[in-house]
Parts: sequence; C-alpha cells; structure tokens
Amino acid sequence: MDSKQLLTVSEVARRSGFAASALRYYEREGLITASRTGGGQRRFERSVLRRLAFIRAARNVGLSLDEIRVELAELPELRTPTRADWGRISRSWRRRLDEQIEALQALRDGLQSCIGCGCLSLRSCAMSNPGDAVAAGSDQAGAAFLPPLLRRAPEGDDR
Amino acid sequence: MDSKQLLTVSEVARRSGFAASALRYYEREGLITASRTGGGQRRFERSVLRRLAFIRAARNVGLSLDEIRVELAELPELRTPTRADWGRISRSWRRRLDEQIEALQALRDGLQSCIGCGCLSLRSCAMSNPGDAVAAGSDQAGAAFLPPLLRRAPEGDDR
DNA sequence: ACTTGACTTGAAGCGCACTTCAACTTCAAG
DNA sequence: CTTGAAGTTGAAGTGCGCTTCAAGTCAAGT
Repeated sequence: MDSKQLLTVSEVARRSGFAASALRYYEREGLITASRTGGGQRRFERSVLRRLAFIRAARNVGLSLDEIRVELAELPELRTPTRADWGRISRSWRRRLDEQIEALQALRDGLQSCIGCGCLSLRSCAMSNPGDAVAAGSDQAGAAFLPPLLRRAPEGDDR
Repeated sequence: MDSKQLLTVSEVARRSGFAASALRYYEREGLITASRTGGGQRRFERSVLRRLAFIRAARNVGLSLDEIRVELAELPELRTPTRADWGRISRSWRRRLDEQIEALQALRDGLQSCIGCGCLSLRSCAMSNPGDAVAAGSDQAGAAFLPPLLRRAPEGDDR
C-alpha cells in the first residue's frame, strides 16, 4: 500500500477529491505535471496534492483555470509558496471576494427597495440595473464578476 | 416612429438591452411570447419589456432560465404582479442573495485565517474546504450556488 | 503465465445561454 | 414597383470545465 513516493492517478483522485478525468484535463492544460512509468502511466509527486488544494481554493474564489495557470506560473513549483507570495495572492483573492460581496449586497439592497415599488422599470429599477450601485462601491469599469458555485472536496479527503 | 402598440424585435432589443438573438432564444424557451405579422415577423406587446426586466433581474440574482420560467409561470402574464407575489419573490431572492453573501464571507474569513498559516492542507484548510463554514450558515445540503456575473442592460435603455 | 483491475489515448459529448451563419423573405419608404 | 434594411429559419458554433466512450495497454497478485 505504501507506494514509495509516487502516486497513481486514482490515488491522487481519491486524496484530492478531483475526478481522474479532471486530473488528466489539468495536466493537458498545464496546471499540474506528472512523470511516466515505462509503460506510459502517470505517476504524481506528493506535491501535486498541495497544488491541487491551491487549485480548488482558487476555483472557490472564482478564478478560471486560465487565471489559475497564471498564478501557478508565478510560484514556479509551489514548493516554496513564500509567505510573501501567499500574502500577495490572498490579498488579491480577498479583494475579489470583497467586490463580489459588495455587488451582491448592492443587489440585495436594491431588492429591498423594490419590495416597496414593485416597479421593475427597465430604466430605473435597481434590480435590473445593478451597475450603478455596484459602480459606487468599486472603481471598476462597472462589471462585477461572481463565481459560479462553491466547489468542495468530496467526502474522502486527504488523509 | 410611433409604431402604434406593437414592437419589432430590434425595438425590443434596443429598449431591453437584450440581443435580438437572445429574444428569439427566450421565445423558443417559452420565457416570452410574440404575435406574428402576416409575413411571419414577430411583434411584441409592450408588456414584454417588463417581463424582460424581470428576467434580467432574476438572472442577476443568479437564477437559471429554467428557474425563471417557473417563476414567470406563477405570475401568468406578469400583468398584475400582485404586490403579494412580488413580496414572495423578492423574499426568496433575498434569501438566495443572503446565502451567497454568507458563503462568500465565510470564504473570505477562511482566507483571512490562511494568511497566517499558508497551509492549504487538503484536509483542514478552510480555503479548500469551505463547505463546513458554509454549512454552518445555511441548513442546505452544503452546496452554495453563486451567480456567474452581473448582467447589465447596455447604454440605451428603456425610454 | 494468466487474470483482473487500473491505466492509456483521442475524439466526442454535455450543459448552459447564447451567437453566428447562410439563405431567403418581408416591410416600409420613396 | 423597387430597393434596402430588417426580419425569418434551422443548424451549427462558442466557451468553459469537465465527463464519457471505445478500444486497447500496463501492473501486479496468484
């Protein structure tokens, strides 16, 4: 059972919570790497688990795989995720989350104001035109992006 | 210019901010309806603008077109969006937004705690496993869905 | 050696919400 | 009546993040 050092794809799948097909996909996309046995089977280093945890966290924050690839490229092997690196990244993620939260709160508040009016006017109702409220909270051009859903590592996690 | 009562597809597109192709799609999907001229062209009643405002608002809250279709079906023609109806809907939307906000806040707080540890452990790091924090805030099975992005009616709105 | 389960690949498919295309028709102004 | 913009259709394409499939190969226990 103690397979020395390298992990098979199903082992990584089980421990990371990602499907094996997703791991293959991530490898093709350059998010993770794997060496090969003589017969061509993948063998992952244990560090891939940490990398995958980073990927899952980033996905939860709403980053696309493209964006994650860029961030991963900046921490070459994620071997030494310098405390400074992690601080920089987490600050940027936090900003992102804050913006998303603000956008949702603005939307919720607009909804609150709509309960009274029931207007849903295309030109003035805050529910149909959240941009103004959002723009007030952030100096971004007026587009607040929100993540699709929270991804969670299935039951049997890393052990 | 004052085209009596009925609107062409491009007029509706301009006033609603939805692309004409999206309007065709919505019609096929049963979200909106249109009568036809002798030659087969669509003619929309002005009430479709209100319906589209509702759709845009719902999309902003994160509802899928399927969900929107269901909600629209419950207010037959959206002619009399009973104050009670709108109250019920906005309360449900608000719940939804609250859940999303809570999920994001939990994620942000987890991030905060990660700044110190830099662990990203698959088994315990809050960033990779937001489910616990989220589950604490809502009695849902543990899946918090977030909308993809805020859609906004382009410049030339309803006038 | 044999068996069996894990693994390999490229290609295709999926779900959602649309957009784009090509080929053709209609509408309305002049 | 002519013309050109605007409209019509079904089919196919797009983007993202995977999953599924078929057909075949590898690894490891007995």
